[in-house]
Amino acid sequence: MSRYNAQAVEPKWQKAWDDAGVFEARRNPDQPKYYVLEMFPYPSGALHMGHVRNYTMGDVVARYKAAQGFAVLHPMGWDAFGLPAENAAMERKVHPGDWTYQNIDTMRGQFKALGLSIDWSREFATCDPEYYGQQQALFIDMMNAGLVARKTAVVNWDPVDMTVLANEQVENGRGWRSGAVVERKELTQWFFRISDMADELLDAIDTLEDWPEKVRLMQANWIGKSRGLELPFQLSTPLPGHDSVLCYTTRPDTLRGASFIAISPDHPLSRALEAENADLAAFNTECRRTGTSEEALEKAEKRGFDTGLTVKHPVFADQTLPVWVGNFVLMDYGSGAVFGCPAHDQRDLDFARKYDLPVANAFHMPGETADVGTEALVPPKTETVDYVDHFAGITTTTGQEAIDATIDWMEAKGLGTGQTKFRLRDWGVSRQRYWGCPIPVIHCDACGVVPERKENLPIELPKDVTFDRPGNPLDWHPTFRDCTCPSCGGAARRETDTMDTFVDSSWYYARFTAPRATTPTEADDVAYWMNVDQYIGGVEHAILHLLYSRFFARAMQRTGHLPKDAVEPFNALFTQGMVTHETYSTPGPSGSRIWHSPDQVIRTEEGATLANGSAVEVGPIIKMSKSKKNVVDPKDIVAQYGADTARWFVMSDSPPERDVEWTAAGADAAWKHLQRVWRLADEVSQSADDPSTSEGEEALSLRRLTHRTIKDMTSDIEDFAFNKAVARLYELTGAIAKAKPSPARREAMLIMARLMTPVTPHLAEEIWQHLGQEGLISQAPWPVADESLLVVSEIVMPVQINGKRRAELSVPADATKEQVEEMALADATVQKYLDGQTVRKLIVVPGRIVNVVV
RNA sequence: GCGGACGUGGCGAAAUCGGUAGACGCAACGGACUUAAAAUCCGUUUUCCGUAUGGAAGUGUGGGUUCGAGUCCCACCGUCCGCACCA
Repeated sequence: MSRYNAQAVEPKWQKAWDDAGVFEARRNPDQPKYYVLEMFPYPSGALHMGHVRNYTMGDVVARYKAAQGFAVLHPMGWDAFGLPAENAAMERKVHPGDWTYQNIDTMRGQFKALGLSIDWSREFATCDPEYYGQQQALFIDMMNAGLVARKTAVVNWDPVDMTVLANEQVENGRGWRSGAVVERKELTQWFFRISDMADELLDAIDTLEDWPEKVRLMQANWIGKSRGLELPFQLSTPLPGHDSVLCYTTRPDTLRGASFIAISPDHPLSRALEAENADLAAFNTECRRTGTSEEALEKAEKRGFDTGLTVKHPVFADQTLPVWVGNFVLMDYGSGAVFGCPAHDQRDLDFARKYDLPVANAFHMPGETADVGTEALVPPKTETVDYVDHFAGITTTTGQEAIDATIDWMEAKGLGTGQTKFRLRDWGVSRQRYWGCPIPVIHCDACGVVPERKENLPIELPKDVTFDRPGNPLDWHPTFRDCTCPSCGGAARRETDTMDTFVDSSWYYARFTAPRATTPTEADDVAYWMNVDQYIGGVEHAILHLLYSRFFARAMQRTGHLPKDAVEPFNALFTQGMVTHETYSTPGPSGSRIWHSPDQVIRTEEGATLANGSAVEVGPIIKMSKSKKNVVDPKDIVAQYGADTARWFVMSDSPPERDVEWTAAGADAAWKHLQRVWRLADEVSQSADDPSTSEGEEALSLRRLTHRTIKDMTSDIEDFAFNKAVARLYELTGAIAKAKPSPARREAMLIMARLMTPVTPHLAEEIWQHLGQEGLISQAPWPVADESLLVVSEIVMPVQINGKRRAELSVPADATKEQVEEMALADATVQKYLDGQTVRKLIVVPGRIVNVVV
């Protein structure tokens, strides 16, 4: 008997599938379609185990649905624009395009070695002019449909490198390359008007029934619809152009406790005062050094600057409040100004204590009167509280009712207006970088900003660029930058900003339905294939990528590129966990750690050492990352064990939504199991099955298990419970191993091969052929369980006495409640425990449990 | 800081509706085969007490609801993800 040789077998079947065109998606109106898509990868240079897991999940679904008779679309492409290519260009003097396409070639090879059922004829990269040219056409259509805006936005500016930095390029307020202190800078930028669709995107979350609840919640919170009050506070002494400060609050019921006004450093009033007040100017400059990310702003120590101005309380005319500039007030949200109510907001309270501002409760918990000390009183809005001297006469009610009543009262008095606001901001898409999709507009002195003509698309990135001077090479590339105005024909300048790479990934799913079309999409193809039936990817994309994709589908629908019913592009979403690994390190110079990759480390029960015997500290199990070197290269695993082993491992044990830890022992175990299956298949192929053995009880119980496995595994795959599906295959393998040669055993083996096909397709093909079956198992239908083998006549029920399990009871499956009660009380063990005590209550849950309460 | 999740044996986990906690796998231990090893096969394996029949405890911690809680409720602890220019 030969050992199963994955290295020889796998390429053979991959070629057979290619030759037969098994995975080419074909439109067939007589067949139901199924579109399964995994989030496409960034071509970083090598596949990692996270990819293997993600794409194997998709492959299991794709192969399973194909076996169920669906016309399956399962494409692959590359999210190919982005910063790493420019970093590589700077560090290694390679062109971003060359670097990217080389990486794609490497990774495509790794993908193919995994035996995924992908229709490679549809492959594209977002940096192909064929793709991004269509994206430019979409941009122009969106401009014409009023979905694009131009306005200012704040960016991280590195004054040494003279370039805009991404948030991740800012480390402790300094540029990662130059080390210069980062400044905030305002630039005029392009935006998609996603906030106009905020309400629609929020409401439609309810229709996303097959999305994880947590993702829907995160999206809803991100959009952040709130009803509040916008109210002006009159300045005690008006300034030219400023006679009041407009504040927005979601808690107008706390207006009594207002003790100060805080405005953003970028608020027009703050900017006006800056000119006269050098100290304020210095404070504001300092504030602008904080990063632009919300996280950085929120985490920064809360600081303020007293402007010396005061405003009148809108209700209590005798009260005045000081106006402060606060580094924690966002200019982007609401009106850039808030009133501080320290008693009912922890941040305001910290601020008030720090600057010695008054603290007054607007309400207390029922029955209490003590004012707040160091902890703000912030009960849920649904809770009933006692209001203190509320101006609208509110006494005891819930926060929500008080908010509504206050808004009504303020509106009636003309003191403010109820406003619905969203946290969601417009989507800024301008990037001052080379390696992205050029924005297809032209700046003309005579005509202003005009879109490029579609017949001139694609606006291609020029190849002849270098990265030896800081900034965007497009800015000083004469033949790219200088152009003629499509409107008047005069000399003009091309926009040199490129698009956010999130734009590229916001419509690729639609492009896969007709990747070579000369328009962004093709009507018949999108009508047939859209929507994506199952989308699979990392939970880190739960908000931005998915929200932008939902926006884009709507935008494409409005501009005629998607059918009416395709506004929600992903019918079902699955978010998978990460692949993790232990970390290994030794002490480095000055307290730092030197990280070691798993293949340099010898791991034992007690600990770990390097090859030279020096001790290695075993660190926490974290997401595989290059910086910590805790990566296992799928290439090595495939070379050592074969693709099926890697696929089997990542699908077994851990539930797919949870993180999985890669261990060498686990990989080895997976390989051993597949070898065992092959040995059993070989045994079956050599045996002459005696038909008379099929009559016996042993054969019948194997058949029962086989058909039970079909049924359970089918529902496990439908539920994305791949780890449970794998466990059932282990169980069936064990049963086949124990069985004697019989037609039942042969049936079990053939059915198991079919059930294994989605996970280990190469091994399944080899077994199929070895057992003399015709055709490819990849094209064989999914097995159907024989229902008559699934019925059970007798079940075992546990019997509890006062909630503790004391006995087991074997009862006919169709026994009535009364019969079970009778049998339970008659049971000898039960009698022993009852010991003559009175039965107070008898609970029988049919098919489940009996509980006797004494 | 804000938003979202997760926590069960030595390890990865299972437990579909509130109904036998630990299926299945890894590791470990014992045995068979072998001159030996590897490979393979069989068995044991939540913890504690007990020779055993058996008993007690047990799902991050502390409370609560229930005949019955890993599952529901409240509080706390720990870990992870996102925060708009990383993808």
